[in-house]
Amino acid sequence: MPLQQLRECDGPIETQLSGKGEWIEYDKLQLGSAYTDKYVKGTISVKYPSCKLGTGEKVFKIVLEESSLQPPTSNQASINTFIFGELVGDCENVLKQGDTVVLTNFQVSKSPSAGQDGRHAFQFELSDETGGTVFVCSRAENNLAPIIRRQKVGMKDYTYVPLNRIKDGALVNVYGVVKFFKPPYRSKGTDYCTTVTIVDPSDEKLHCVFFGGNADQLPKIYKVGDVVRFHRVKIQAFNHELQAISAPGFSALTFDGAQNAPIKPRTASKSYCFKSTDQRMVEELRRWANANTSIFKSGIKLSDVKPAEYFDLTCQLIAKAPVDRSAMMLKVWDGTKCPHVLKHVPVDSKTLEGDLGEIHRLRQLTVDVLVYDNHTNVANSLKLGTYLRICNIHAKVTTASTEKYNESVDAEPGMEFQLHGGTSYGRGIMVLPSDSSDVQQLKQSLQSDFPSDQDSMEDLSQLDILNSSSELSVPQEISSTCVERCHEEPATVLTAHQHISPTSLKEVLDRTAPCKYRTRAKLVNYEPKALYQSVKLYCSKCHSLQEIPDDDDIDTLLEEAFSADAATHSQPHDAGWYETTIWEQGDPKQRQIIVRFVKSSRLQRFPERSTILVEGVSVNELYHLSEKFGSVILTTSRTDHLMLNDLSIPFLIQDRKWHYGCRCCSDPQPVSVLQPLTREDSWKSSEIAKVLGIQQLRYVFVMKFTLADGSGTLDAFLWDEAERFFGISAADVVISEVLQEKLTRIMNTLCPPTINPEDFPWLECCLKSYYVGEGLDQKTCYQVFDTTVAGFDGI
DNA sequence: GCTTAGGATTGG
Repeated sequence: MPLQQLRECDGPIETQLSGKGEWIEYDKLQLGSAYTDKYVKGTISVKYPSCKLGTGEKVFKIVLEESSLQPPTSNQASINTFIFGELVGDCENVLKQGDTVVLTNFQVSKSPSAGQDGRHAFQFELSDETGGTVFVCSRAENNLAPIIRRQKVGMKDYTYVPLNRIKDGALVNVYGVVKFFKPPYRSKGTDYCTTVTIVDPSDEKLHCVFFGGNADQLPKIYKVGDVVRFHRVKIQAFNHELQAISAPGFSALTFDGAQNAPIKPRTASKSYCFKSTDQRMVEELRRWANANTSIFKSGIKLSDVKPAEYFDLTCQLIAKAPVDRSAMMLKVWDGTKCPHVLKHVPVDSKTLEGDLGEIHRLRQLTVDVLVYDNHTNVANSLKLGTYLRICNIHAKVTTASTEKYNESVDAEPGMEFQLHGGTSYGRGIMVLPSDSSDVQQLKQSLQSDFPSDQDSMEDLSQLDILNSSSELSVPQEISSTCVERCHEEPATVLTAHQHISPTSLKEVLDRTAPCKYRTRAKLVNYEPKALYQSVKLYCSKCHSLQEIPDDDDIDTLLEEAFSADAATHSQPHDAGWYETTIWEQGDPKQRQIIVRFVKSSRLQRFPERSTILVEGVSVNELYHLSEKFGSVILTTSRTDHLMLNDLSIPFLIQDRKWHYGCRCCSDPQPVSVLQPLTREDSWKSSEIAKVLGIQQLRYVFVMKFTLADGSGTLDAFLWDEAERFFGISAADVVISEVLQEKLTRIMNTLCPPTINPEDFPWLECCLKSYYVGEGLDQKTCYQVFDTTVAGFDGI
């Protein structure tokens, strides 16, 4: 109970604290004493923003004045108080200036800042690890005697009944480990329903039936072994057994059952109470369940499915189609290959939902799951690309004699995946959020089959070395399938090598790298689909590639930087080469923006072209400032020198372009090194970066094209010549909606969002092949070069 | 308006 709120209705503080020990005044404190049987009181006079220590632990500082109930008895009436760890989260939101607090189980140490701040020679330190507790009552309102006002309801203590002590008719709170569950499904009444069986170390189990107006209100259980906490379940007898049903006010928390997973509750409740005792309970249940192997089912991948078994599959949805009135086909994959002969489910291509390029590309790895009856409704509402857990799939053996779908009789018995109707055995389809641990694992498995952009970059960084020596190949005979369709106007054209005859993709695939070819193919798929993800930041020194930081992330980093600054910085002052101004920013938190105007002869004539150094700004303010001022450099004064921030934040915004530095290859210098530049007329970003010791990151396009020409399919990267290919600068497209639209139009032309391959235009492309990796891991990659889109000039 | 489901031996 690390943070507790005292209530008006419960009487005076002193009475409420009986049993917490004896009150001790600030001037009676001694170093080295154990304060487990004493409490101190105080009114919060100053509250600082919380910040993180180097260890990642949070710390929160407040200053306490000896409570107004007792007049100060010495000049040491003001004392610094530091709250550490988990307790910070609770306290920083609830505690306010003026609140009266009582601390128990605190530690007393020497205050290193007593000489400067004139406060008490000692300070309080509290952590819930050592049992530190903060009792809070809010500010007295115009009363000499403090009124202890109730601030927030729901801070009461919950008791949890072990499952072997549950009695018929009781309304209880319970903890348990999931032994069996049905994914929430629509009941025949008005509600969604789920049934859950939980067990606990008392070796008893409890069957639970829960109803909720929507599936979200039901416990977010993803698998057997999850730890759950249920509040307000009613116990009743059914079939000579006790069962729990959801009572009014029912709420559930669910935790991943893995012992090393973060203890992060999944819940629909907007507010819930979770204390260190809860933390310990979850840890204990995890330990117990993990030692008790009978609780866990091991996850099964497609590669280890055995004929005739029933299993739960964690997968991604690639395509779907209705089969008949009672069945739907879901095409899914989990990154592994099922070794059995699978019956192909024929569907009408008109009603098939899915990207044909993707379906084709993944054809070796996807499986068709037939879902029946009640599951077709759920299947219908699923979005493509969603991560799913399909529970209790039947790997049904189809014998050789089954001449289904008029297929020729196959000597080898095959398999068909079916999800039978009903909810028996927990049958059902669950959508898993992409941040769940199982989806994180799944994504890794999916990516290992198809390299992520990060992997591609490792490939790409070797490009120049690998293929510089190869000459264009001798033209190969082009496949007839291609020749027949080559009369249309291509959507891309070559910028050189037009005299070379095209090679079929099959030929390209068959020949050894490195080599260069002219090809004619269709773009059946490309990645990333979200075009803003196709621009990345590239370091030409270490060849690393990274995403452009998100505005929200930058905002958080700026806020953290500001909090850290606020705790330490001294009064800003002018320097010879800049003038300092402080802007007070009111909402939502009191904040100071420090702006340093760099002096130059141009300052007076062109304020909009001048350079400013800023600190304490938000992302929004940065956008505004960068529209007014030519160059905005982000600084921090946490140390004695004015420095740049962490390089996850742009170091410079110039002409609306955000410039980033490489965290590995930069050696940031104090900002004062810019002083000599004030003599120069204009400040180029490259010059600023060089002087500041920053290895600048370059905006680049990185895309993967899946090309097909009827003879074969291959993936080719488009990157270092991508700007020429599109006729668009990667740095400009980030800040220009017009260019973003142009890029979208180009991609929609090259790879139309339709499923009819006849509508796809032909692309004339130069391709280079090259090797990546070593030994057995060596593979061939392809890159587009000397090619540009046709007919998009001036759009 | 106050039910619904109540783990379960499992087709197409």
